[in-house]
Parts: sequence; structure tokens; C-alpha cells
Amino acid sequence: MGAARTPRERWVEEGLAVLADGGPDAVRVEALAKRLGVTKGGFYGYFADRDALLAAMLDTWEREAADQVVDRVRQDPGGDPRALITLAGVLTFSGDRLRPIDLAVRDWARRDETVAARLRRVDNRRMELLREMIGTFCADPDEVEARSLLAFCVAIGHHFLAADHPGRTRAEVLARAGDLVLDRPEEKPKSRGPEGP
Amino acid sequence: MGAARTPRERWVEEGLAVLADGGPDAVRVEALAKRLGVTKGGFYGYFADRDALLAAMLDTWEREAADQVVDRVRQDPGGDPRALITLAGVLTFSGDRLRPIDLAVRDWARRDETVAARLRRVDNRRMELLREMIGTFCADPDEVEARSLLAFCVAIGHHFLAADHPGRTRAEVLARAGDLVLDRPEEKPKSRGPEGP
DNA sequence: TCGTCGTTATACGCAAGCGTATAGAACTGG
DNA sequence: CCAGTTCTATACGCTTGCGTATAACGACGA
Repeated sequence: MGAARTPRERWVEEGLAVLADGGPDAVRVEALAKRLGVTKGGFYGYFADRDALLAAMLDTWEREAADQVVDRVRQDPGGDPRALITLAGVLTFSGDRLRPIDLAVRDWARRDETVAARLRRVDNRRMELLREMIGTFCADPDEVEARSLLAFCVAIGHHFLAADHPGRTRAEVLARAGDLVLDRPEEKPKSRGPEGP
Repeated sequence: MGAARTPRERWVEEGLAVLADGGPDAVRVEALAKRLGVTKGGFYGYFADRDALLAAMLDTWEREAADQVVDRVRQDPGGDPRALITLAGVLTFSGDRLRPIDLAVRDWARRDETVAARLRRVDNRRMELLREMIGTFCADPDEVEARSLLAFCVAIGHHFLAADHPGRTRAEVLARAGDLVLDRPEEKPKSRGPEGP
């Protein structure tokens, strides 16, 4: 049998790349073919139509996104409470591969119910991880939920914010915001709780 | 002179509506014409091309968004420190008109630098309002910035989150998160700060 | 070496969408 | 009521993109 010179995964991979910086509408069969250096001839051997590719892309993304969450947990096996710097990892996501895809999927989900359902599954897993981590230092379940939502919103939301921070870096402000969300003592403690130095 | 049966603003208005629930790629001249019950005949009397319409849409949005911020401030003339429930207004934005447009513009800005520039102007104004309000009860400028970013991120971000909150409403969790961001005493105060009842 | 089967290139029909040209309709002022 | 101006409908050419059909190509097994 002839070897697949442009196997199925290549189409999916390139599709995700285009999705990441162009949105779903930019994912076009012929455009992908050109990027792959072939024509669309072989495409319809793998996919019934363009929608099938989009579904396959979402399958791949959903699986990878889930794995990412699990890996995050496995990364710190022994319950290390203050390894919440890991949360900084969740905050910035992993690498530059999944984050742009993630953002694109979020906007997509606002218009497509099936995409929204997939996103819900992924987000629920991440949220569970956040609850678990924040639960190690916060007893009130309502507060845990609130802080988890806060952390998640910052992680996602700051990528959609265009505001400047005069005299500061976005990263600096984010760090300070992280302290607030994680209830960590600030550098300049104002008369506050019962924590001793 | 003949009266404009489909004046310029109608095209812009309809364009914004389509943008709100379809993204920039959904804004198509002939589609708008159909929605307006006319053909594209008159369109090119107002706009040089499709891009001119998109620019006009952004002009309108930017102006309205700015006005919205100013109105928010004028709404509470005397510096009313704890009228931060107003912030709840900022959190949910105003009505159902501007919010979906806002979200669409944010995603759009990730791919178009000129859109990003407009969004930056709008976001900076909102951010300034937040700083001002939060500055009424928080002295540390770094903390003000962090809390402002937090508030803004939640306001935007939670619309992009698909996670559930078992046993709770999103609104409930948001309310509690707002308490944290605004440093308000929670309902079940755990041994915490010096505030009296 | 020669078939065989999967992969790819090319060509086709079709639909959507942009921008232009031109003629007709409608409103307004005189 | 007429004339001018403005908006609108229709038709056209062009491009892009989808999905199909068919033929050429190439790797592998016999």
C-alpha cells in the first residue's frame, strides 16, 4: 500500500494552527492544503467534509487539554500544598501551543453549542483541579469556589484585556493579583489577619 | 433630495448586531442587505467597501463604549465610596447590547492590530474608572492595580468560561468573588480583619 | 518485474460574496 | 407638476471555496 505522505494528523495539526490565529472561519480546506504543500486531493480520503475536520480538531484539542490538566496534577504527586506556583502554570497555560487554540475555542463556543459542550468538559476538569489546590488552604467551600473562579477568570481573561498598567508590567500586576487570589501575604502587609511572620 | 430609506447608521447598526453573534467574518454586505430588506445597491453609496463599514462599526462602538464609562461615573456624582455596587454594573456591563459586541471585538483584536489599538483606548478608560473606585478604599497603588485587573478580568473572563459550579449559581459565585476583589467582609467572617459589624 | 491499492493532482460544477455599472423609483424643492 | 438628486434594484464579471470525478503516480508485495 502507498504510504500516506500527508497523514490525517497533519491535516488536524495544521487545522489547529490556523484555528489558533485566524479563528474557525479561517480553517479552509484549500488553504490548509497549500500550507501543507499539497492539493486538497487527499483530504476527502480522510474526512467526509470540512465539518469532519473541525470535529477531529476539537477531538484532538479536547484530549490534549485533558491530558494537560492530568499532567499538571501528576507533576506534583505528594500533596504539596504551597506548590500553588503550579497555579502560575495553570494561569499562563502550558507553552505557546495550546493557549492560542484555547482562546480561539472559547470564542467559537459562544456561537456553536457543540463546541460549548466540549469546552464545558475541559473547563470543569480544570476547575476541579483549582478547587482541589485552593482547598488545601481555604476551608469555606463557597470561598474556594469563588477563588477558583477568580483564578480561572484571570488566567483566561487577561489575554482578552488590552489595558495598560502605567509604571508596571502586566506580569507584575498579575503576580500581585495572584497573591490576592491565593490569599498570600503581600510584600507590604497592611494591618490584616492573624498570620505571624 | 430623496430621503435615505436605509441610512448609513442602519448599516452600521445591523453590522454590529451581526458582529455580536457571528464575529467579523459574518459581517457580509449582501447578508446585511437581506436583513435590512433591501439589496446591496445603496451600500456603496455610503461605504467605499466592506472594510469601510467595519471601520465605521468600530467607530460607533468605541464612541458608545466610551460614553458608557463616562455615564457610569456621572451616575454617582458625589464621590460615593461604597457605591461600588456600580462595579457590579461594570462587571455585567450595560444591558445586552454592548456586551456581546464587546466580547466579539476582544477576539477580533487578537488578530487585527488596528482593532487592538481601539480596544486599548476603551479598556484604559474603564481601567481608570476601576482604579478610581477601588482607590477609595485601598491605599497601596500596587494593590489597587491588582484589584482593578482582577475585577476587569472577571468581568470579561467569566463570559468565556464554560465551567459549572455544583450546587451554586454562576451569579452566586460571582457575587462572592466580587466580595473578595472589593475586599468586602464575607457573610461568614472567619477570624480576619479589624472591621466591626 | 508487474499488478494493486492508497495517495495525490487536475479539472469540473456549483454557490457565495465582493465591487461596478446602469437604469428605474421615490422624495423634495421650485 | 416637473426636474433634479438620491437611493435602490438588477445584472454582470471576478474571485474564493466546497465537494466530486477521474486519471496519474508511487510504494509495496508477489
